[in-house]
Amino acid sequence: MDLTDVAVVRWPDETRQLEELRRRGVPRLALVSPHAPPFAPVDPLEDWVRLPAAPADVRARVLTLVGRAEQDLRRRPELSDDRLLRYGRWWVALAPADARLIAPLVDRFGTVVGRGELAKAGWPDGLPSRNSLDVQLGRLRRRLAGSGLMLRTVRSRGCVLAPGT
Amino acid sequence: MDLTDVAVVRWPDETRQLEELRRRGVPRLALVSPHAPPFAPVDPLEDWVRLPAAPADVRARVLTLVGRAEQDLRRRPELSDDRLLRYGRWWVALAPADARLIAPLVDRFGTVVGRGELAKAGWPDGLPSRNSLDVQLGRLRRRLAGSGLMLRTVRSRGCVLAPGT
DNA sequence: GCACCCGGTTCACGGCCACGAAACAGTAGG
DNA sequence: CCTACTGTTTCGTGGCCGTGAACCGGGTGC
Repeated sequence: MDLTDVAVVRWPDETRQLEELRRRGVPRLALVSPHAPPFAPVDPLEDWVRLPAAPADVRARVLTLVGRAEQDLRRRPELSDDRLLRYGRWWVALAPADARLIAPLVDRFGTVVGRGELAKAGWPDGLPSRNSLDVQLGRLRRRLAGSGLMLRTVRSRGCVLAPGT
Repeated sequence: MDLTDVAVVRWPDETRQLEELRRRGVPRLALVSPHAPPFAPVDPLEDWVRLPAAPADVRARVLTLVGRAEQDLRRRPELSDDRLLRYGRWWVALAPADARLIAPLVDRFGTVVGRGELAKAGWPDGLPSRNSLDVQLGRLRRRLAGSGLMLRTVRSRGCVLAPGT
């Protein structure tokens, strides 16, 4: 699926689906029933249109959302030397180990970074224990929860930091 | 004029006014003529609605824009000479020590300020006691409760003043 | 089919230390 | 005199991070 797809839901009929989409950060357009109360978007990746609506108008709103979503996708995380990791308007303060570990992942955002390199970045003098890298990666993953960033592993290859939930 | 006003223009009739508003960064809603082609907003502070539209719908879109504009307004806090700290609509009068302490944090809003620098700002002649800085930071934190500002610590680095609850 | 291992994930524990909260006291200003 | 401000101490807590162990799914060899 294209990452810049926009979901279209009827409202208030499909409120459940809408909430799921919000949770996942998918751009979404609500088609609001003729007699329903006005809609209240929760973020700029959400829009609405009152039915009945011309197909061209719906299309225009979808395109607007696609544009915003693509701008969002072009975003890259940034790690400052005082250990602040920013991504869009989201940010965290990282622990020293997490900061060292994530540096190469931010550096090569969206591409795979090998475990060897990660180990080297996190512990220049060698790993203190067999699985300390994995444990630390798990902790880092938890830190990124809700950021719009995802740290996924590519089995026997390494890890990749990418947009996603 | 209220800083959070939203301009409403007819489109395409009032294209000139619209461009002026864009230039000035004023949040704006376009009322699009029944037979005009769909509108294409240039930024999230711009929205449109097809005429004829229910007043409630227009109102809802204006409110959405007001909300976004207010979020924008809270771009950064300001500290005046008379020790008034403002952030959006919210404000407090700070004690002298709090004002000295927060000055560098306001100055470098959203970035980390080291403990050394904070100490220097609050007590130019040196810290009176080991953890007076921590205590004063705690007091400052309490003062910021409910402001929409958050004073967070970056362990072993310093503090950062940022939006958030 | 089965046992086994490999790569990875998760949990819980413990020591260390930076930081945070509360409480109290002295002081200055109205 | 009362109140807000600020210095000082003490104690608690929570973040950080190494460590061991259980767990799990997917291969691989037998």
